[in-house]
Amino acid sequence: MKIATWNINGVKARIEGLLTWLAESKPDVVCLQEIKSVDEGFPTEAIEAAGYNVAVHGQKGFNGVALLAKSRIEDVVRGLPGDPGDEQARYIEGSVMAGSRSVRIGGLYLPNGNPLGTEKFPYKLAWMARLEAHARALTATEQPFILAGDYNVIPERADAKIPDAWNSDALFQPESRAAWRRLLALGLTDAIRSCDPGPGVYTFWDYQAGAWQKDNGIRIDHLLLSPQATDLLQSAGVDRYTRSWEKPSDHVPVWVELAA
DNA sequence: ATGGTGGTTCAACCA
Repeated sequence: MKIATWNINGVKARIEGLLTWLAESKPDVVCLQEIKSVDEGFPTEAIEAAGYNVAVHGQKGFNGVALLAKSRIEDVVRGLPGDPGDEQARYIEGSVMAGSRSVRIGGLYLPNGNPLGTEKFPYKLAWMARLEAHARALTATEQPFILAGDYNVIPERADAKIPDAWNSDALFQPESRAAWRRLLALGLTDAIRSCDPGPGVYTFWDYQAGAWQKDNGIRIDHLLLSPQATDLLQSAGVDRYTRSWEKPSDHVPVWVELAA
């Protein structure tokens, strides 16, 4: 069973590429971020025609997340628990069947947090604290689960081509990285890191300054697996070839393959 | 590089 995450940076601009990638990569489950669409504007019919069920948590203009799955998507929760006043559409969760077992999938678009010195950075850290609390609650269920998405966190120096260029960026602040490590300390596994520990694995290249041509990338899109999901982990990878497409997203798909 | 590019909505915001 293949589970993928992709920040597509606008579903209207990316629907053709998304359908091409679905046909080629054949994921069973996809977590999409930055759809930048309200629910009614999401291309549900085209994606259903490609063989997927759809659950959307949209927002006008910014943010927005969605789950796609070949199986039914059950018990959908929209919005990250812990702050009913948070209006930003950054989290969607649902259960899918992997063979005979149910897997809980959380798709997330973690706040960017830039620029430092504004209210955006404490919002990011507060959101990460809510994610940690929710991950702890999911762990207690002992159901296999995956938290997949654009974390907007560079975990280690090896996850950036030029790590020092990110020293003043919210994605690489000590507080952001410490919050990431607290997620790992719950017993979650960074699937890409565990399957390919070497440097040079990136998931995002800025549109600006020829970042892709220079391979000036960072690894910020992650799949964190619960202990019960890690037991099923067979492989993980990054579909970097989509970054060379015309009109690409600045992020590329990241995926794991689970047994059964 | 206090710039650079791109998406969405429609002059400004976000990344």
